[in-house]
Amino acid sequence: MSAPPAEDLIKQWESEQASLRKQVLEEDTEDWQREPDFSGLERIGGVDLSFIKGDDVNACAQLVVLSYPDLEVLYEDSQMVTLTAPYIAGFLAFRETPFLLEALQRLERNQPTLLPQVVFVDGNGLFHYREFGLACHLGVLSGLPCVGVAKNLLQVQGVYKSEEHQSQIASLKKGGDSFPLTAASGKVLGKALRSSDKSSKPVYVSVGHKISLDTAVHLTHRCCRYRVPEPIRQADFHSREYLRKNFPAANTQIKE
DNA sequence: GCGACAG
DNA sequence: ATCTTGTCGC
Repeated sequence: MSAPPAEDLIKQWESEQASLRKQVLEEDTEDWQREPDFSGLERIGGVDLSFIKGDDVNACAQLVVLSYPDLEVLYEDSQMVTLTAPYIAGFLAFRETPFLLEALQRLERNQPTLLPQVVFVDGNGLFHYREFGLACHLGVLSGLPCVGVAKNLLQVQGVYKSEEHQSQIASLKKGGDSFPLTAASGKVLGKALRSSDKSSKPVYVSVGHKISLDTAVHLTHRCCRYRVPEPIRQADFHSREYLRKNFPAANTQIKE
């Protein structure tokens, strides 16, 4: 019946990414980004989507805003949404961005003074097949500075999970240590960061929008109490909590 | 055909 | 993303 991942749709998405890609700002554009201890930075956002096990259509879209540097939750918004686009590596933004944008718009409408000055996104920014991952997409469409943080390495543009890569990871000795993720072209697309002394597995940081890579990496480190930066960790926690509370038995399968 | 595949 | 408890270690 219906054709698989429509080749036409993919082409359309690629062209849309190429177009929006031109609007990404890869440098620091905010005053606080240049201050010693990010003086002037007070609010950081975190977004995420959580799903119920056997359901990849209904999800909880989450936005949280934390204070900086204390990282206390100032705002929290959970909203059930119905996804339309499928998950296809390289096109995650077409599946999630609409709902994350809506959450930011709800906040702007209801409590504009709480709008975050930078948003942490669960996924990549420029570290992407076409240098336009979810963090760039949300950044350009929202106009807000965004940082992409992926928990797993996307093998892209010549960056592989090679033994060389593994040894580089082994060379990260303490929280804050990092090494560049360099494309075949020579451009540094992101950095692998050991986010805390305790976690040996790094996170992959890349520019989303309106922030430089070095600032993004430094800020990410400042936001880590554990491996995953607090804004994303809290967004993940609250969205899962929402699903637990509103869809209890959705977890207990009944076998005959 | 085989491996890759952010969330 | 989600399936899943205990367990070894600091």
